[in-house]
Amino acid sequence: MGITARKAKEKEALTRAILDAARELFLEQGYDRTSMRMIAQRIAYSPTTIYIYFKDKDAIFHALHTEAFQLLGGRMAPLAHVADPMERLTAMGRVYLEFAEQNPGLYDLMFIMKAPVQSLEEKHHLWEEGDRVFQVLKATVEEAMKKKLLRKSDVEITSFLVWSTVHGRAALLVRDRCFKVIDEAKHDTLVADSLAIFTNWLKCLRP
Amino acid sequence: MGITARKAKEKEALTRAILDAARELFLEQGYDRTSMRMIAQRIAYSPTTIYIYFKDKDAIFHALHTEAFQLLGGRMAPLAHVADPMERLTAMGRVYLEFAEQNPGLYDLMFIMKAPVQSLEEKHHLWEEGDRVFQVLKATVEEAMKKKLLRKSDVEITSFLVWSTVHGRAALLVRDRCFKVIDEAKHDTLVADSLAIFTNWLKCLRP
DNA sequence: CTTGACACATTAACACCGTTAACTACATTT
DNA sequence: AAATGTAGTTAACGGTGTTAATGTGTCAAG
Repeated sequence: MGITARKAKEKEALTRAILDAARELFLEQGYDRTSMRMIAQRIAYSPTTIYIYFKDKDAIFHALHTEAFQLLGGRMAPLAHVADPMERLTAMGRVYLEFAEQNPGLYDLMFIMKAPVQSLEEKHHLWEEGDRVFQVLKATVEEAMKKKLLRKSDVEITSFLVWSTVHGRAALLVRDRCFKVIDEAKHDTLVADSLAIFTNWLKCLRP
Repeated sequence: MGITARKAKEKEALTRAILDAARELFLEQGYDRTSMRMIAQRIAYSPTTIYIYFKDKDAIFHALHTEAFQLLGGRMAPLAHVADPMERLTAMGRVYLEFAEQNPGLYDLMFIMKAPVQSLEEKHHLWEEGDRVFQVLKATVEEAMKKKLLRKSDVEITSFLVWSTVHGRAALLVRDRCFKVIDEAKHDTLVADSLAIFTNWLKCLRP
């Protein structure tokens, strides 16, 4: 048993090493500009070895995608204890924006990066993870509406608009492309104001 | 003179053909998944011919990028005649969201797609185009603040937040990745509500 | 009219990419 | 000891962006 256990551990370790190397490269260079050979070189294995552990490059992407969503989910979980749904919404916005700021590469990978998704099952699976987070948001919005803390409206659409508001901030901050538009020194102010305006906006949606 | 003129015309025509073919392919398949050989095949020329007209694949991307910004700029221009700055802001939001909805591929190319930008000059030039649109937004916000129609605050940051709000909607709508989260039938409602909530949000920013 | 120069387009090639097939070494089981 | 299975390798295929070398035809000068 000891030997097979050790082997299993080694296998798992290599899987981890591949994922870590791939994540670093994806976040540095982007999905398309990282090659399997680069990943292989970083872990000092032959490129084809990776195919023993992952079906293809896409499978690596999806594994990282899943891990990233679990990380975000973990940050969101404690907020379930916040009793007031409006406070909870605010807190979710804060956690979301903080996550994007602290993990810009991961945020990019989760919500912006385009990876080729061929099979419909994979596609469905990809939504599932984001969907779980979205369900929590929807539930909170619904609760707030029921308690008359939020103007009554279509729950799904309202939730989507809440999400899109924070996503707008996050997406522009995460990509350099758009950051040169404002002074770099204002970065901290911007992040703070972002959240302040978000919470203020939520208040505007009250009945 | 007539001959050289004809030649110049032919040269320009081929440049156009390359750009058109490239745009179609970029929007269909994305930047990385379109090859120079594909573009060449579509215009029935040898792949290397393209290099006579454009330095490399990146140069094509930037040319399209510029054209797209000119298109958006053209849609924005008429709004200069709207006297009330708040009304103008609302109109700009509407035009922006409409542009994104009508030209999702172009929007992607302009604000989301990641193309490798190596030289710093190219990078700077890339900002410049977006910057020009952003300057107009900033001027409008500033005017609104001066006329006490908008709460006094940092102009740049406020402008950025206005932009990020509409970008959030646009970015999520443009990419399928996030659209499965709400019912497809609600699409039209969503677009309408998007704009409504945006204008409503602007009102919240009044003094 | 011929010759040289020039512009445009092409073919051939290089180094890289994702991925597969075939193969080697080694451990385990029979 | 032979057979089976596992983990990793090398070699190869068809594709990529890009460059160098090579036509090919059109013009100006001798």
